Amino acid sequence: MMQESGTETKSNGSAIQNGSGGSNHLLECGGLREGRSNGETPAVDIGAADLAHAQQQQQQALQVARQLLLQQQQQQQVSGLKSPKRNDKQPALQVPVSVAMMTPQVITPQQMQQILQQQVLSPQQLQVLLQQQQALMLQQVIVLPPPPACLPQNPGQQQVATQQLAFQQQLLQMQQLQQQHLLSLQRQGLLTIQPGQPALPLQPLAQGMIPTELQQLWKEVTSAHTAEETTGNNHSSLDLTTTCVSSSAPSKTSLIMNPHASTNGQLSVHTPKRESLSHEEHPHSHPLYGHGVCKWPGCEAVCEDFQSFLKHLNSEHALDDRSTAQCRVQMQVVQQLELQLAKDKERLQAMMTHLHVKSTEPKAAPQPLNLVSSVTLSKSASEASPQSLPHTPTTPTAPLTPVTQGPSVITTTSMHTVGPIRRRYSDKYNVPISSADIAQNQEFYKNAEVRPPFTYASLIRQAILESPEKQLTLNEIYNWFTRMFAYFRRNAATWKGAIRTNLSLHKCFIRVEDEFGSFWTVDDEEFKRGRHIQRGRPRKYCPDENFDELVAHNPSLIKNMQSSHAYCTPLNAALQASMAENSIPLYTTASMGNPTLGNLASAIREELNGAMEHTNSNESDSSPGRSPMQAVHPVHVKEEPLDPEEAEGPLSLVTTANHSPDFDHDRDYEDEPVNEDME
DNA sequence: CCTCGCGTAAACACCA
DNA sequence: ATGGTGTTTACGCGAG
Repeated sequence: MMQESGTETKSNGSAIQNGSGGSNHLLECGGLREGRSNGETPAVDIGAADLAHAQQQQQQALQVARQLLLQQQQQQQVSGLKSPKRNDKQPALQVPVSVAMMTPQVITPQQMQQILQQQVLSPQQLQVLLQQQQALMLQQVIVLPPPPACLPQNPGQQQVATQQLAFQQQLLQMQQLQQQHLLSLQRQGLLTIQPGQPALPLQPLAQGMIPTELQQLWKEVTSAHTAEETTGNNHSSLDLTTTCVSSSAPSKTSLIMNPHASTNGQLSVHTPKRESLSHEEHPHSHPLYGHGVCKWPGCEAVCEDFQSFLKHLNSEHALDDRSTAQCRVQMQVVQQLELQLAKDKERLQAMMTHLHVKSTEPKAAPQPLNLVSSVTLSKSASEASPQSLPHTPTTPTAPLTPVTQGPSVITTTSMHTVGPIRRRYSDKYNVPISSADIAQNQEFYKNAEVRPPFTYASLIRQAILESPEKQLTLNEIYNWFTRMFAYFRRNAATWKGAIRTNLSLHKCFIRVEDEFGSFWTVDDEEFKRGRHIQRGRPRKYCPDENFDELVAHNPSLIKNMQSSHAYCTPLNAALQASMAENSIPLYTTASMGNPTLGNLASAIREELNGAMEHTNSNESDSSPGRSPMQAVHPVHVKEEPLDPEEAEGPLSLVTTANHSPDFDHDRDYEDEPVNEDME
């Protein structure tokens, strides 16, 4: 019964979380490869499994390497350095756009070799490059069809084994080369690591660095020249490889890192993408120039204007040993920051995971929608419609992640305590919750008995808008509530009554009747206004009084049609806007989805005509068959005093203006020009 | 302190 | 008579 409706097929529930937008691209790009290497080699030879495992690690190393190189390129670029043969335009990459955005630049083998030949590589760089090469070879091996290892007589196995042997030999060579390099560096006193230490030596090296140490390091590195030559085993597939594997978090985080997160201008982390954009859009902005000061690490030279800055940049920070060394240091600094960020991200993730596991229903484990910190979550990633979700501090809309008595969800946007504490949107206007809001928390609220931090009106609206035809009966609204929120599976009388109250009270909810009964639609524009139905004079409810007499003396209690044109038009527009807002392409217009709604305008016009004939009619609109159109589509629109902006046109004659004086006390009627108060 | 929005409860009417 | 639906009001609470 509760699960009857099949309209809930939101797919963005968990796809968004964790910023795993790249996972799809991983499928597109490297998924084939990985699927073959991982998924379809069950219990095969250990070598292949190890390769696959090693591949993951190498991919990470690859990423670090790429970032290092990107940083260097970037620094070179902004420093006026020019790689001898560096292409201004990167070769066209056949990668998904989003991936390309995450990895705006890809190091070509030529570039790699150039960088290597520049002899300014740090041991870390060399190491990661070597690892990159290794990873490349791993990729090549893994790309090969997985050998059915359990078959001893497989003719292809021998070939694969030979290749693996050759590969391992190459690996060995590279490791030796790497170690030689590290040893040479050690001899120069630039590196203090154990020869066999596999991890990047950067971390212990760069940890706790202070500016003075950096300065010292600059001095040291400028005198350190190591003539390392790579074997030059370039591979044409490098571009693709490096691009395809780059979808993990560190890259993303580093790319989105706040450029202003610098300490006294010494550190500046820029995403290549952003930078290129800023360069294109703001020709006079420069990452190394700000507030009239050169931001080259350790420089801080005052430059009057941008031109002088450029001169200064070209003269003082030209391509020389000092500059390149400073680039190196800068890279190390950046990498250290990235490591730190990765650590903190990991810690954050663990914290959130831990807190989330405590949800009432472990199976649900609804990932905290926006758990991905605002730092890492790209706003562009399938963000909700902008109009529906102004993520302003004043409107704690979104995840509105409730933290309650039991289960809890945390977002970076807000950490609220909902539970008994009510949360609401802006008092000024309703901020509609987008489908993404609920959808992202859908699993959570479905299983956790947490009161959703949305108002009833918002939820009702959402329910209606989610429905295929943008209309729901009351019972369907009930069902939506119970289906979507575990919280509303209890105390039905309470919240059902609240729903009914809200439906009646809010202007935005329009009851429409047809021959089969009545259903509710929503006027989204009206919803955003957040107004309530304005009743007649404030009436003290006295059960002892004769209600009928009250009705007789309070015509506002009597529903009638009004403001048809002014009302139905925005209604349809609002419905369409709502649908566009909710990205529901299946139902382009309300009239298409719902013939009744499509006829709403004409029906109301007819109704208006009828009403004009009975200007003073005080009969209830519930009386059927007042007009032929009404008989077909008896549309009941809640009465509302005309607002000035809505009262344009001849429709105002529906309401006659003579209301009782005590309306003046009601703020809602200050601007209301008319309100019918007959007899 | 006041106002306002919201949730809740309740009374009541209407209808099937 | 009963239950569902719809309307209206009162009141408390929290936020601004």
